[in-house]
Amino acid sequence: MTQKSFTIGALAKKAGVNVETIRFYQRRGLLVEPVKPPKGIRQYSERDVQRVRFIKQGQKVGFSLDEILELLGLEDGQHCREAQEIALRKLALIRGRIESLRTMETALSNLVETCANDSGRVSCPIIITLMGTSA
Amino acid sequence: MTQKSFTIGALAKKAGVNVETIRFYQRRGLLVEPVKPPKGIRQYSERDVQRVRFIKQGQKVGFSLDEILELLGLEDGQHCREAQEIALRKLALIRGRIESLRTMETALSNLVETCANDSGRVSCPIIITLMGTSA
DNA sequence: CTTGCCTCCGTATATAGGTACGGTGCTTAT
DNA sequence: ATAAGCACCGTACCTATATACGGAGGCAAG
Ligand SMILES: [Zn+2]
Ligand SMILES: [Zn+2]
Ligand SMILES: [Zn+2]
Ligand SMILES: [Zn+2]
Repeated sequence: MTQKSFTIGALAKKAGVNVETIRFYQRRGLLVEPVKPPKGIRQYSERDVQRVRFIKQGQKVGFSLDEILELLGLEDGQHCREAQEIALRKLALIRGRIESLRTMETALSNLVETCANDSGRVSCPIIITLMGTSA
Repeated sequence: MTQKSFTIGALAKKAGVNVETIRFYQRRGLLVEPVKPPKGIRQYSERDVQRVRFIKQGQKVGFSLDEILELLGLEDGQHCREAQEIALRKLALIRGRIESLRTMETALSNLVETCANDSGRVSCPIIITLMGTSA
């Protein structure tokens, strides 16, 4: 088998992250720090590259590092139910965030619209609205 | 005029925030720290309550404290164009966030769906997908 | 007169996800 | 042989928005 091994710098480059990020992931338990041979340098493998990619992929779909840590525990792929649970939990959270952002969007675009339409006013409605005592 | 003045604790209570939050806003320049009379206690007024409410209102529609600081500079309500600019900038940002969350939502719900439908598989597609080298 | 609440002040801690720095020491290229 | 460039290590710093802590001092009620 191609047991290619390389240094932390090469791992970082292959995975497209900063060296410090690798070390940070190790501290967070997302990556295992390879044993350091006496008087030597730690060696990394393609497994590690894959693992970093897993982490980055996970972040892209909205998982936090803690959640990714959970998912990494299911790495053998034999725990469909658990993986699905985590994903569904996250999906709910993301949908919640979208909801709340949409509320903001509506409120804000109403403000902008009022401001734009009411050009005969004395004071800017955006400011006035924010000033309003209605909590 | 009703020049009611009160202490920081009362201000915090009226505005519905923590005392520490008031002090934090002062450090951030969002609230002016009243002059402390020698041997006395700082006094706050309804203006301060209103200002804290302004801040909280602003946060609700998605402004950051820095942006709220900008808006507070327009407090006289005579700078419609500037206020609108800030609001539109923010609106764009919020819409961007919604977009990116929606991308996540799609990706994640595809993962969940694949996982749920493909019940004859050996390994969980969620894990497999995250494992995939496709960055 | 003591207890307890309040202000005031500086500083530390928290989350999330890293990035940066300073110093030591090895290995490789010139 | 020396200098560049990594590896290693611990620690500090960053954004954003607060919250918490510790201690000094004042004022009012019991
Ligand atoms: Zn299982
Ligand atoms: Zn306006
Ligand atoms: Zn103006
Ligand atoms: Zn599955």
